[in-house]
Amino acid sequence: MPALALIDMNNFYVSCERVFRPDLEGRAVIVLSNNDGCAIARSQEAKDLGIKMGDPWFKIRDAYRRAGGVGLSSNYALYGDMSARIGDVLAQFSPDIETYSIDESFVSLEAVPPQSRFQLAKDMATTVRRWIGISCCVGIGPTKTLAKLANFTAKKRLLDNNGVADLMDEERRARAMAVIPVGEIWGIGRASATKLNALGVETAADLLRVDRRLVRNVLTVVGERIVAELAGESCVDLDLEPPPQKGCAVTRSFGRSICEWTEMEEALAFYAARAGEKLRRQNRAASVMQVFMHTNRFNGDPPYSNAATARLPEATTDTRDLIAMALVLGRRIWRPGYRFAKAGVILDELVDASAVQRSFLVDPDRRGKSAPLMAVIDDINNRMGNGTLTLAATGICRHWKMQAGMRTSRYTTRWDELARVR
DNA sequence: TCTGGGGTCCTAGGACCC
DNA sequence: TCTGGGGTCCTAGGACCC
Repeated sequence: MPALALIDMNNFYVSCERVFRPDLEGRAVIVLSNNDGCAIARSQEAKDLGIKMGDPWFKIRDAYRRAGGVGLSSNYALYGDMSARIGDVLAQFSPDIETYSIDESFVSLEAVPPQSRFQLAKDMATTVRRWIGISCCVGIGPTKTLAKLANFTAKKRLLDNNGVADLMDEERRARAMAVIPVGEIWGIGRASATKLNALGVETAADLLRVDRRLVRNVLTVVGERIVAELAGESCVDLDLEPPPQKGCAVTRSFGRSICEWTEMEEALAFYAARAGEKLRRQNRAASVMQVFMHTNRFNGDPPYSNAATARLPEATTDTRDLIAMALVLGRRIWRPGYRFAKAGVILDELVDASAVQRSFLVDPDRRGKSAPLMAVIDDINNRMGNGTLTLAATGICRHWKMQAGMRTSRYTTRWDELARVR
């Protein structure tokens, strides 16, 4: 029987911050989304104060601070780098790893003798804790869904475990599933949980007992697959090699609303340029672009929301093409008189950049010069820092940019922001 | 004043074809 | 009196994940 471990960092973003800010240990700490919008990571102390995932910062700020809580802007440079380091540690334990998200990895334990799996999982957790400074939980199960469930079991200490839970054994599995709400199962979100509850299905164990055809009726094949996985039948393979991305988006709320086309133009150009950088990093070219913009949905501003999509003459990675198209599409949906809160550039139908289907409409001479030019720009920005060389269309002042006033230093990726020892 | 961003997958329904 | 059937492709929207 196959065996998988799921390693999941505890309160990952907060834990990253605490590695470099030990003064935050023992205190309520939350990390905020872009623009300091809402809480996206919470320390245990913050959870105990009643802070919920997604709570808007401006609503909780005052009371939270009075209670001694700390709010931090998100520092993705730091979290991304810590995540890569954790990946290096895990790679020492097994070659068969799927990096599932910034703070979670699946590790195949198939080659590990059953009696050694638990100890190996413990060793992984202690090593990550000791070398990186971040604690984590490990769940072991025969399928991905059960490994996730085991991880939940470990996090909530539902069985007699401490940070590691092994659910390979069917009897232990049944005991855990009897107390785990359906909504905690991987792939069962709010909508599905509500439907299941209406059918009297409250726990994972309940779901396992439901007739599969009924599950398929209510939750489509997605639900059917989840039940199979819960029963120990593997339906979701380990992805050792991340599959190439199909789309790529740069979307962002503005630091303050945009009312002028000149500013929207700048923002769209900036987003398109960022999208281009992402594409080139993955050696992909985009065939289709969508641009959208909308007003604030919450504050009573007159609502307007629109999107425009077009196919590029030829799949491209060239920032100039992307900006030009973004502005054409943006112009099409721009309406004066509204206060825009957010916009985005979405690229679709990504293809391998070295195998682009060519078009007669594109000047071959320009095409030949595009890749070297972009490579030079990227290289300069990599060496001298992001934003060293930009296209003028992306703006200079960027008054619309997001707020991140409470961001900690990029300790591990910027020489000028290294931690200081006094 | 202030409510995130970036992905994936699935389905239903319309348009179109023969 | 009588108004087909079966297939594909595309898109928008929903649901979910972290």
